Amino acid sequence: MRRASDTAQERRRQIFEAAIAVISEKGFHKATIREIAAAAGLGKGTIYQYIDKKEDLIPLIAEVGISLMSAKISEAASLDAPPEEKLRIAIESQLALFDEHSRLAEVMGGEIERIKHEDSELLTRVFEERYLNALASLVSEAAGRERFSKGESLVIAELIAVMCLLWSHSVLAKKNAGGIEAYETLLEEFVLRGVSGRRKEAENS
Amino acid sequence: MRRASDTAQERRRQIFEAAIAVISEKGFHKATIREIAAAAGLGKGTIYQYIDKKEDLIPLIAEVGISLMSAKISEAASLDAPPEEKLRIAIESQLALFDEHSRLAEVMGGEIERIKHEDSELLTRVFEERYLNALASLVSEAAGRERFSKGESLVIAELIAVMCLLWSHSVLAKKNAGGIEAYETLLEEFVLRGVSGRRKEAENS
Amino acid sequence: MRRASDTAQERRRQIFEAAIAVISEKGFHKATIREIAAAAGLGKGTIYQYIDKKEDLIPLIAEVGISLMSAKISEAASLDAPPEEKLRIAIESQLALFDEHSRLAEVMGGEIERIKHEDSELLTRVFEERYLNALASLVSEAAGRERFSKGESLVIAELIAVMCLLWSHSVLAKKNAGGIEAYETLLEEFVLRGVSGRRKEAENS
Amino acid sequence: MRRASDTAQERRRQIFEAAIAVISEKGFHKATIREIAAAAGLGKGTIYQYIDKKEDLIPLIAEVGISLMSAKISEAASLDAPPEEKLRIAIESQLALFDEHSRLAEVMGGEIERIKHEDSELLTRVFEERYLNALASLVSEAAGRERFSKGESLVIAELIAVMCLLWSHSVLAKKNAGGIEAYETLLEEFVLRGVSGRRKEAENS
DNA sequence: AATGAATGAGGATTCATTCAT
DNA sequence: CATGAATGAATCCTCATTCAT
Repeated sequence: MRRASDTAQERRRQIFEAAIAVISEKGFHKATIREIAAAAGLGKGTIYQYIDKKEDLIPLIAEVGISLMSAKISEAASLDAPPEEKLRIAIESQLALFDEHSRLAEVMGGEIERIKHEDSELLTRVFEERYLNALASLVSEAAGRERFSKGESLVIAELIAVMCLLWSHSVLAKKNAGGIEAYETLLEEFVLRGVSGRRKEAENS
Repeated sequence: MRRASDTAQERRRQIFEAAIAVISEKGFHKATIREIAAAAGLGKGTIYQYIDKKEDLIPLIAEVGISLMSAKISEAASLDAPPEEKLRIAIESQLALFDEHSRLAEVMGGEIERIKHEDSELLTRVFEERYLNALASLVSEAAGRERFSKGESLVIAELIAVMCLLWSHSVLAKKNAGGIEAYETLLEEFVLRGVSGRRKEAENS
Repeated sequence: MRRASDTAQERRRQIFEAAIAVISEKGFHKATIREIAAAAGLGKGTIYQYIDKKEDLIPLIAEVGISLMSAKISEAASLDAPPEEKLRIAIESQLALFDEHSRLAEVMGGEIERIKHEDSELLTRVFEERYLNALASLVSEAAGRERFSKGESLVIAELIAVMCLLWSHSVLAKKNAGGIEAYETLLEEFVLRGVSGRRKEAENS
Repeated sequence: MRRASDTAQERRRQIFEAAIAVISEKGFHKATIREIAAAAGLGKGTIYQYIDKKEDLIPLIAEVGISLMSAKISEAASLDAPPEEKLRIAIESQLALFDEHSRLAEVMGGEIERIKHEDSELLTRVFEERYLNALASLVSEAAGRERFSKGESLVIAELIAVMCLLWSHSVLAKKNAGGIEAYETLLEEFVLRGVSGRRKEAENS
């Protein structure tokens, strides 16, 4: 026998999954509530027991997305391995995540920043606090403590995220890279060199 | 007295500018034809003398966008400078372009891939042929001819494009980088190291 | 321990009170069953143990309203006083009733006639039989038996009712009269003169 | 050849007429935009070229209604006749108006005060300034200048309006009065006695 | 008896697109 | 060519009502 909260949680999960499925397919605006409801196995009106407005789906998705993404980073960070290896694993796990939940990735990289909603700023902050910060730490460690300022690490973390997300978006990346493993290798090398290589000034000396 | 074609060209330019202005502000779906027409100083119906459907604005914008972007790359490629310097300048000019036409950048990076239209595949091909190829050549040269396969160069070119576009999208990038010059420096170093740095295996030897 | 009928009666009263409270505030259509249920301290579904359709609230309210209104008239009629005084007191008590149950008044004067329901005709008949007739008798007596036909008395009774109800409806009446006592005095004089004054023909003689 | 403004005016009139027809029949909330549009011989969307929200129909109707009603009062006021006769004619013409435009009357007396909209207060003020004031003057004159204060006249004017409107609302009034002429006679006598009859105090002397 | 989750009919509103002027 | 009034398909959202617990 389930408690009510179980059922409610269950419903939220259904809606979340249906939402990313439909939205990733057609984009936020072309995805209709009716479709999302149907995809969740629910009646049109039932959705509105769990959200107030269609827009509310965005934070719902974003929160779960950020959670999944941060979890992978934290996992990598907690490994007992050299910094560069941790960063490599972090990238690997992000790509794997986006490959597995490719639809989530599309929505995260696509609509979320673009749909204005009340929680836009909150989500940006959460994204920075829960995800970027963790990834920036890995970057910082891999680079050697002194190399990047805090801000720089955060920017690089965001660059890494964007490059990982590209895999889900881009037809061309898929075509030109020739497979996710190849893409992964390329990306890891690119990032690790970019992060840990000696500074240009140093090279010139 | 203007020839008809002048006027028509004029109109197209007006519409293009109005379209990116309004679409970057509100997103493709929330931007109404009425608003775009008004922004172009035209009546609502007049737009339809130049496009058949609202969707047609996407290729219209994309073509101009790709032109502007490729032009900068070609310019950089034609310079008489060392390969790494050319690549650096290419990145610099992309960023400058996106900073100047930030609205165009938002539309290019945002809606264009997401709005399905008849010309989607055509645009993808044009993007690769006219833009990515040119940038990939610069990457290839800067890396040393043997390092990357053609596909790898193309992927890296796309990564670079995405990282340049991030500047227009991201509130966090703007906040954390501390200004476009700083972002530019960071990005250039990151890319140049990623591209031209010695391979890891080599480093270990 | 209460008997079931006590509880049922209790529930009906709760619903009645909640209904007039909410309906007078927002109008019949904007008043939702959920709100009325909440105001009655009941769950949304529970209401439907006592009514079949939202519309059924109208006769429920109307019956209670007519009862309250008629009771006051009967009270006045049973007084041992001159006819004109009885009529004056009837008016006074109607106004007092509407002032006390201003929400009931608003609903009675407002929605009840406008919402079509199965019992519309029944209610009209009940209103005439239980309320208008009693008030018409007072009018008749106050006017002198011969002056008005039965129909005329009924019409005048309805006019009186409408004038009493105006107090609850009208912002302007409240503003211009300057208080319920003043309104009462004005109304009583107006009605008594209208009812008992000599006929125009008589005046001209 | 019509000017554009002619057509727009025409459309407004069509919409106004359709709106009172449908709204008087089914009430504001049950009247759908589709029905009103159809009744106006227009497509559903066309209505929204002339109003912003369904609610806007209320002030549209109210303004026309108040105009029609005030016009009749002004007409009566401008006659060369004794004050009591002017008031009698005013009542007569109101009743005739409401009988002719019975649907307008139903809407004026029914929905207008009840539907809250942005212009509620404005309309109340306009109603007082353009209609009640004029009618109150007639009342004042008929009563003899000294009898009623300004506020009292206004209240009586409102009572008169309500009594005239009753004719359109009430099944019972129609049934019991036996025809509009009879209702008119009854109402006129009632009002004139109420207004011009000697005060009670005077009677007692 | 009481409840509230589930439902879908129903309605307001928007907006791309057409077309007569 | 330019225009904007007219249109109705499309969609979000509300809410009365049902029903399993």
